[in-house]
Amino acid sequence: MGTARYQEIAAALRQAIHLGEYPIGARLPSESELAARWSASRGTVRQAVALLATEGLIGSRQGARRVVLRQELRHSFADLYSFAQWARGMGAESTSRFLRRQRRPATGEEAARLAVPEGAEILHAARLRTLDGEPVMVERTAYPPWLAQAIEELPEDCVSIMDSLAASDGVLPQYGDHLIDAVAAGSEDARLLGYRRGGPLVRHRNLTSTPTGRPIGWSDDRYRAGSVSFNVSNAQTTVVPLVRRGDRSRPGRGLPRV
Amino acid sequence: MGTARYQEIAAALRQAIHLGEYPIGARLPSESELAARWSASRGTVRQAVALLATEGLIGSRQGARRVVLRQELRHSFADLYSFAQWARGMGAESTSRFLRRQRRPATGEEAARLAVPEGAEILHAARLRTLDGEPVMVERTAYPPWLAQAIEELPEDCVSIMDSLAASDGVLPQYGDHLIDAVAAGSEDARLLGYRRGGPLVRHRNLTSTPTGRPIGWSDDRYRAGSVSFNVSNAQTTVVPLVRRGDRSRPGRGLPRV
DNA sequence: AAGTGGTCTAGACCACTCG
DNA sequence: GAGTGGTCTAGACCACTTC
Repeated sequence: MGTARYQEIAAALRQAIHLGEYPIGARLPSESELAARWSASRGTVRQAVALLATEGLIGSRQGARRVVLRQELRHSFADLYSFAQWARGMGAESTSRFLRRQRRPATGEEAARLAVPEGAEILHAARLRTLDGEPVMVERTAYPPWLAQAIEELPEDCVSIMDSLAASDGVLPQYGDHLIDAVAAGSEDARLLGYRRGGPLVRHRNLTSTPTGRPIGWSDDRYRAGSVSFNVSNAQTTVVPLVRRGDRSRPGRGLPRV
Repeated sequence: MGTARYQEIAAALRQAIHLGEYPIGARLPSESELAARWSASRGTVRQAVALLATEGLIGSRQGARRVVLRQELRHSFADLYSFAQWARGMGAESTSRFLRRQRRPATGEEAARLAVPEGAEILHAARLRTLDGEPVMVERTAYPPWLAQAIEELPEDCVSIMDSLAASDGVLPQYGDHLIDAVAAGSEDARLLGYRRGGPLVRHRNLTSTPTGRPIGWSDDRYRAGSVSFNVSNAQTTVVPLVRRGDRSRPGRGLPRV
């Protein structure tokens, strides 16, 4: 399977920005120039630059050339699926150990997140995870009934549950929904992480789903403060004008039911 | 500035999903069916559904119809530009008070973020912000020299600096780059927030830029734990700009690579 | 085998920026 | 006024899912 044309163009632009060929604040070539240079249509070029825009590397406004906003590359968001992959990406050694695996009725929140009836028997697992020998994260995950047995059969030191599920069960994580905040370390957190009780932890709650939208797991990951940070870029698509102007309605178009 | 066709379609689909017409797990109509229903081309329909995909509402795989992943609407990340706007969106009353406004040389990090020479005179401001009368956030911001005077002239209880800059100086925030983690409350944080010293705070560091990519401010916002959480969705095929980074260099040296 | 989304083309008109 | 991005159309072929 070959790489799509727009992805090639995006990769080349990304690289050029990263190497400083287009420094921060510089303007990119116009769409038509890129199209000519790559022998591609304007639509394909637009797919490429849209990719860079969602990565926060470039910004655009109607009528002006695109500008470079950042020049550093960022790891793919796919790393968020897996602590183990993230560790590998940093070149660190990671380990993992199950602390508990218990079947019990789903709480209201777990049932809602996993799309199972309230009280259905889910599998609750807790793991301690280390980076280069240091304990940095406690993970507590609720798995839906259809995955319980597969999780129970994993070895105690399984490094990547997601990789194992993908390899042996064909379960692929494709979608993620993330909630990030801070909490005080509880007594178990503190004991496991060798941390001060009541001290700050980064909490990352995450619902992972398959390509068909079926929930795989709802987890609560807690990191020692300082060991991790989350990064998000955004652009305001519609710039609020200083002087509002009247809308021009578009006559003659119905509003079909969707 | 009329609404684009694809945005109308996206809004209708969003609404239908929110109202449960397409529950979680349901499959959307095909692109060709939507195109026929809306008398639009397939390309326009694809723009609409791409919008919903980046919002995390729907997912897609080649060969299969799109599926609904979530049904709750979510505030846009544009709210991240402004504490005041975020408060309004929640229906809460917010106030703000300047604690300090001082000109001083930029530190290395401030200079790098604001794209000014190291040691250039920036304006450093601290504010305490409340929600429905409760102090919930301490904000410390570095503003570039070209904005220093405008900030100094603002009243002490100015609720939204971003709104003021937009109205009186034509400075519009369009791009944001956000770093989210947790820290322990320092003595000033604790005193201002009426909080336990050393207790967990959500830290939101944020670089805001104009449409031309010019930095407006680099701020460090600290919230009481429990008062705020950050929410992001992603799909593996679509690159979304959220990245988890490790901070592997413990002792204080150098700038964080971004 | 039919249906569907992913990719790509080659046009078109408009709104906006910039010199 | 020329250049540029935003939006839209009407085709096309392919890879993949579904039945």
